[in-house]
Amino acid sequence: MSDPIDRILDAVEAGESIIKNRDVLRLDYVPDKIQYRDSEMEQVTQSLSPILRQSRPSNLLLYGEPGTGKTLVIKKVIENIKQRVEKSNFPINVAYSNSKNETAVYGLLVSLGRQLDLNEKELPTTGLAISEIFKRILNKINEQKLNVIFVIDEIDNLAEKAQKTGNDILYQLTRANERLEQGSLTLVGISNRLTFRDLLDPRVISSLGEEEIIFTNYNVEQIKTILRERIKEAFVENAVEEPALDLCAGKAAQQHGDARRAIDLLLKAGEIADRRQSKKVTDIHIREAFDKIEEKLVKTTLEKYPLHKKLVVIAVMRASNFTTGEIYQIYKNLCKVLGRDELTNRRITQMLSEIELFGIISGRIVNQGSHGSTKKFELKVPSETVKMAFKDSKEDGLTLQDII
DNA sequence: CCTCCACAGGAACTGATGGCGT
DNA sequence: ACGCCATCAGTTCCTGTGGAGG
Repeated sequence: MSDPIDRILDAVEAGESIIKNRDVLRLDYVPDKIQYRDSEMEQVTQSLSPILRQSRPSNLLLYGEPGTGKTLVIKKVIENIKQRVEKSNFPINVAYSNSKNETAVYGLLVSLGRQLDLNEKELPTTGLAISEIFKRILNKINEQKLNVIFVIDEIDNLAEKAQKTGNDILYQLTRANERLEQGSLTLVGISNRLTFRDLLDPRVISSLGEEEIIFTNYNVEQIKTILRERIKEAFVENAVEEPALDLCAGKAAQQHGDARRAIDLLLKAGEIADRRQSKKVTDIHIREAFDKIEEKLVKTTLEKYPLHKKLVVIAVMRASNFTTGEIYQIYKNLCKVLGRDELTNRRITQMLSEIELFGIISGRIVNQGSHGSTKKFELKVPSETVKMAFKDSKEDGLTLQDII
């Protein structure tokens, strides 16, 4: 057994951890009071409260950038409502789903349905028409007289997918109540983008946007307050130094005031401090944690890429600041070396922009006059990270070891 | 001023996959 | 057994674009 592991185990055993309550720093933790969101809490409660009288609440649309407490507020309000309702014993069902976690409209509906206790048989993960899935969900609501709240996070994502496939699922959802004889369905949409309305059918906007609530970004001071609150619960006293707090809040403010990230960063930094057997979390730990999170994210993303996408990354790594055409040539060579069929230019262009979107490479459009206009790409992460990620990758028996 | 290059990137299509209902 | 329906990676075809060189 290696030394550091021993040390960690010893430290934990001796109760030396400076983190006394880890759960408080988890992403799904709902605090008793959500800082700076009193009026939002009130508005959401107001919109959803009709359900207490067993009538249908307004559909709801929440806007705000990531980490502004949208999900927390919804969860909290629903928690409150559920507590009220418990005694009166009529059922409220809440199903939460994040559009980004589902690759397609189908999956999202199934995930919502599952939370209404529809099992594998009643709601198979594939094979049915979307309208059929929808019908089954409505039947369930109708038969059991459920009062259902669907919370759809990142609903802009869903709207995009639906639009691409010409599906009117959002319209169906907002109008579902007209098809229900008993029970009710309320839709709560959460979107990160204000511009999301443009994607929607006007009929959907009118019913989904019955109530709209906008969550403003937190500023550095507010994030600090939020962090302090959590620190009080999560850490032993005086465990987090002031400069560390400043840096943590600062990093989050760079991400448009994303409190969620700040909290996660704090947790990781705390773990690092623990591992170092430090009694305090310092700004050095924060910085280290920040780099770790970034690197891990990049690495897992790269590992999950399919073979050809990996090859494209390798091509960019080999040819920094080269044009699309040149990268394509290198990519084709790589394919030849590995004995694989190459994909078309168009597909590679597509992949390049997908990889760029994630920030692993960056491209800028350059005009070379009579030599045309193209895009030049460069790697934005250390090439070591890429090599580490691809070192052990196996694509049906093929290793990338030799070409990196 | 016009041309023309080397792509960017949208849109529509294809073919494989996979599991359903009948 | 068969058709249906949705998804997904990839292809085909396309129009658009900015400026160096004529």
